[in-house]
Formats: sequence, C-alpha cells, structure tokens
Amino acid sequence: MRLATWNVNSLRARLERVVPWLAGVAPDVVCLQETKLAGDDFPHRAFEALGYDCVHHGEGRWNGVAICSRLGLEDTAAGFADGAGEDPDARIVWATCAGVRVASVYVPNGRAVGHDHYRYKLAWFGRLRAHLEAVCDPAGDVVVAGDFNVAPEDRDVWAIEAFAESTHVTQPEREAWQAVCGWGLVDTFRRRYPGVDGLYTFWDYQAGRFHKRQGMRIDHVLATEPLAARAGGIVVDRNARKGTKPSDHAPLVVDFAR
DNA sequence: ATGGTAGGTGGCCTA
Repeated sequence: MRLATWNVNSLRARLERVVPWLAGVAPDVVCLQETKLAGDDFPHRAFEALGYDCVHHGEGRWNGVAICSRLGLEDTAAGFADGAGEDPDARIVWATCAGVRVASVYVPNGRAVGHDHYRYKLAWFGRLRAHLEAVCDPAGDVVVAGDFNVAPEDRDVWAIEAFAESTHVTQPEREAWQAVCGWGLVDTFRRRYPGVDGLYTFWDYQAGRFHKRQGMRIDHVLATEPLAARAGGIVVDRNARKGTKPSDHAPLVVDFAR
C-alpha cells in the first residue's frame, strides 16, 4: 500500500496540482488536510475519474480533512469517539482501507504560545490519544497521517534559534505529540532516517523559505508497530512544492508491504 | 528596508 499525506492549503485552489500528482505518484491512499471546503463541495468526480473513493469532513472556510482510497473505503467516521463531545472544527476523519485503519488529521496550529488556540491544540492531542485508547488497537494496523503542526526535535526545523517563543517547537507541544506516539505509534520517517537532518515537509510562502531550504518537518505518517515494520520507501515529494501555485506543504509518501 | 506570501472572505482572519 502506497500511502501519502498532503496538506493542500485549499483543495479548490490546488486541484489542478493534485490531479496530475495523483496520476504520477499513484498512491493507493491519500490523506488530505486543509481542503477548506464545505462537505458537499468536495470534488468527488475528479477523484472518481482517477479511481479513488473519498470521505471528506469539511466545514467551509477553514480546516477540512479527507481520505481518498483506490483500495476501498469502509467504516468511515468523523471527529473523536472519546465521549467528550463534538470538536467544533473539522480536523480528523477515519476510514478502513484494505484492512488498515487510517486517520487523516489536521492538528490545530496553536497561533501563539499561551493563546486560547494553543491550549486547544494541546487538548486536541489529548483527545486524539483518548480516541486511540477507546477504539483502536496498537497491535492492529493503524496509521495516523497528517499535519501535526509539531516539529518533534530541534533538528526538525531549519534553525531552532529562529523559533524562540514560537509554537510548533515548545516542550508541551512535543510532549503532547509524544503522548500520542506513546499509545503505540511509530514516526515512520524518523525510524527510517535516524540520522537525516534538513528534510522538511513545510516551508513558509514568505521570504523564499523553500528556495533557501528553510523548512519544518511537521507532517507525519505515524503507524502502529506491526504496520511500521512493513514500511519500505519513504519520500518527501519536494517537486510538489515547486512550480506554479504550490501548497506550502509537500506530500509525504510511505510504501507499506502487504 | 524590521518587510515578505497565499488562501479564504468580504472590507480582516488564518497560516
């Protein structure tokens, strides 16, 4: 199974980049974030033409997550099953694809340390962990893929000095991310490339960050141990960040042996 | 020169 995650920063604005990318890379399952579409506005036809069935959880202006699969799409669900009420934002959607339980997640950005949205971000990680405990099995095949808005280590940003007082790198965010991993999920990229620095998945549009190679590794494919053990090739598709009207994120692609 | 880009929406907010 070739699985990819990509924060497209508006699927409406990005469809003309996403369609040829799907045809070229040919992932079996794609987790999308920041569709910025209402539920009914998802371009199902464009994906069906490429052989993908999709589940979309969207609200309109912001957020919005989807899973597209050409290996089937069963038991779809939106939001959390932690018994703590509905998340006001459309940030997580679930589906089972060829026996693998898949989540596409868009973790809150946080905006600023100490901001209400920062507390919401930390709480959101807690809800994700609670959901996993409630309805998932770490001994099964589970993958949680998406934009986590956390750089797990200092070496996952281009220069830690540039992130003083910033979100994405604070200890509480990293601990919240580690608590999710601690349920039984492996950071597949870091396991495969334990010594690699300077490979990122996001580059700010401003200040020519991409061309200066000044990015952050904040998009992750987390997999339970049995699934992570079957991870083969792992690639950040930097080509998708180049050219006309790119997203500010590049896709992360992971091949899992069956 | 203390900025800058992009996407949404609607006359600013989010990233």
